[in-house]
Amino acid sequence: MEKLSKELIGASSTPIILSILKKNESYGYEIIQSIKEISGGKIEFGEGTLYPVLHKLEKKGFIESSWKIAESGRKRKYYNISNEGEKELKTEKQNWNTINQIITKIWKIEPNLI
Amino acid sequence: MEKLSKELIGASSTPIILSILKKNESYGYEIIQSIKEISGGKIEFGEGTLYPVLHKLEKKGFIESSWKIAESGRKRKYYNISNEGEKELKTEKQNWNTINQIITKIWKIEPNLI
DNA sequence: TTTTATACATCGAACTTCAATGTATGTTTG
DNA sequence: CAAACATACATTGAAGTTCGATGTATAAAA
Repeated sequence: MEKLSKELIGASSTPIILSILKKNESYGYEIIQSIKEISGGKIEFGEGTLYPVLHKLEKKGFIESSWKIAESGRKRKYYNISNEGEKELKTEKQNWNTINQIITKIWKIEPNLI
Repeated sequence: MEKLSKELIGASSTPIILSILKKNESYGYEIIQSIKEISGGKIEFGEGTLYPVLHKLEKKGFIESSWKIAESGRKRKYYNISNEGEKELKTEKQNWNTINQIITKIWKIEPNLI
């Protein structure tokens, strides 16, 4: 199974991260593991990809961070979704469904059996 | 209805364009109209967005171009999908379906009624 | 004690979107 | 017939994005 394209990663990263944080607060390293696990290894975010996205989402006010000390004694930056973030997630879900319907429609016009 | 995000446009532009060209050969200006029409006005490519994508796809060998004179007497650059392009379209469809399943799965874990 | 896993961060190259701008020509309208 | 509009291609530059590479630090395991 080859890697998913950069474009697809870009389109899905925000809704995926916000969805994960809507369920539970989490931190960067764990989010990477979660995505890998949920996707059955098909989506793998590098740290250089995820952290800038988290910083962007925080700057936009969709998530909020706080440093905590884990039981292990290790420092972690936990992220929570904000009210703004929940609104954004709804919008992104709608947009995803919209585009999914459109391209599915296009593929129906000219069927291409996969 | 607000505009779809840049990321979603980026993720869908190649499969949409290749799908249109798989059905019929076409040219830049007409592709813009087609996408607008098929999407019910929800996706609007500007010329500054579409032309670079067409040039990129041609450079990669997924589409081929030829100048023709239309009945109107106007010059048009027609694009056709290549065999490589058809292969690429299949791959992109599979990738789209994969990511769609993954994010749908994530949304099912934490349902959010739209 | 060395390696591995965890955990954060930034840098820079390569690429992308897209509004703005430029050129050119056929068609319609006042 | 002149002006406006629609068609048709193209490039530029700003702003943003992905992501491999690299850097720092610490806990756990070998």
